[in-house]
Amino acid sequence: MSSILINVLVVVFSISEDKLRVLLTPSQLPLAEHPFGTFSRTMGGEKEGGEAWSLPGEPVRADESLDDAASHAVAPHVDRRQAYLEQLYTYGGPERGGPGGRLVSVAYFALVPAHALTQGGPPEGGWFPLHGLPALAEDHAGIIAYALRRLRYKLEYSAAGFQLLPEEFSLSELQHTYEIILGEKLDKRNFRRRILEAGVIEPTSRRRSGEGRPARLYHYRPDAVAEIRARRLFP
Amino acid sequence: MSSILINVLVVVFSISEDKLRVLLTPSQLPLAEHPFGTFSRTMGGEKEGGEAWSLPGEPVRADESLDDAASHAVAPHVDRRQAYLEQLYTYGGPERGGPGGRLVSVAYFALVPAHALTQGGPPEGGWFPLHGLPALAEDHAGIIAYALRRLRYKLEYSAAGFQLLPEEFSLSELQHTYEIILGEKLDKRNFRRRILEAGVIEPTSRRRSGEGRPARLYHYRPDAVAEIRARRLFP
DNA sequence: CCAAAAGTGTTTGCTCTACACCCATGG
DNA sequence: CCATGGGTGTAGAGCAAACACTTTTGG
Repeated sequence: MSSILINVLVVVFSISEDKLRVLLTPSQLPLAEHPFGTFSRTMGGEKEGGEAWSLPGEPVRADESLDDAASHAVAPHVDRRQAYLEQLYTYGGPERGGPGGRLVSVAYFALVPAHALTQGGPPEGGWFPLHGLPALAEDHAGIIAYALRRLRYKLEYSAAGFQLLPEEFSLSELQHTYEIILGEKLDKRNFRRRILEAGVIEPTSRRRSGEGRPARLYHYRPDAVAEIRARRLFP
Repeated sequence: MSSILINVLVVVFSISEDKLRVLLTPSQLPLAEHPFGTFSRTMGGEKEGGEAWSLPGEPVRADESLDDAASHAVAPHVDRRQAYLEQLYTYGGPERGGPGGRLVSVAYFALVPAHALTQGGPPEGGWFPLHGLPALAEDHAGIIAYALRRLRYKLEYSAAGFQLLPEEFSLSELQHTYEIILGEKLDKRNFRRRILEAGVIEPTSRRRSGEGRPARLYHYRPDAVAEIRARRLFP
């Protein structure tokens, strides 16, 4: 009976140049570090036999929690403020992994504000726009698609978008973030009313000057209740 | 570096005697079967040093998927029709497990109709009402609480309740199921209108006679879209 | 014919949506 | 004073909630 290996994979979202992007690493790199050797080899899916890209990941060490492992997997790419992390799904089909053993991957998604990225991006790997991903290893394309669905869904009933912005932000910036992720224009007045009624952000006394009238800055209320109640099918 | 073991745990819900119930097994039993020996020993939480109960679970074998492992874990307790299974969350704190090694548990929840249970319940273990659970091993109480939250939430935006009923059922029976799980009375006319508008169940030509006027029977439409759209925070 | 459960519409209030103009600052 | 983005309210439509009586069968 061969053993089963566990790693975490993280779909790290960030916004730059008005595009929602995902962090990818070349398939070989993070795997070489693994104590069991290369266990997540590319298995078809790439267009021309070339290099496939992978989601950043990390084997789970015996003394760390899954959440910690996910944090560590993104740590090299994120600066001061901690990324928002949420467990997504665990992929464990018997076909996953390679000769080194079967692999179960606990997938997370992360939201990191652009300013918190290490300058110029990670040493290896890069930020790819969601529409324009390279060939991906194994089932990673499906994992990204699922993460995007969850992210969009999350935005519809919560105010999670601010996790992609600096600590203080204007409502226009927040709306812009939502529009990029949801891929549609939103009404300014309705957006403002609803996001404020949700009560998860509150105004600061600061304003930001730039072009035009200065914008009031807002920040997250850590004491807020996180989620707006979804439409109930029954009363 | 010690290895990490993986199992699945399943929160199996069923309704009997007008109560929502969860299947539990005595802590020792299923663990003895594990190739690595007892790795999920009771760790505090039980009231009087007595036996703690556990969620049914099963180690993940090298050749089966996580979903299959979850199916197998409930298979001894369920009859013909397959239980509805959904992956819930993966618990992987470093404190989990025991001397045999660290344990990562992929939790599922299952809905099984009362008629599909093996008569008289499983040979060992039992169906406990949610309000009246015995002392539970490890973090299992928290897992059950989370499963219940997910189940209630699911009912609010889907018609998942029929998974706890026989293949054909009346709308009154379905409403009764919802009331038991949500813990509140529902309006009969609104319930019927909404559940039918959702389009996931449809009438059959059969009726069931009993006390009073016979009820039209309904069944699930397997081709239906599964989920009603949640209230969008933004247009 | 009586008891028991099934079945059926309408009105009211609220929430969502669409929509256009004035404000404050920097250059 | 002009260009730029920030900020604000309301009317109409669609959806959800509350509510009571008639119908069908078995005993």
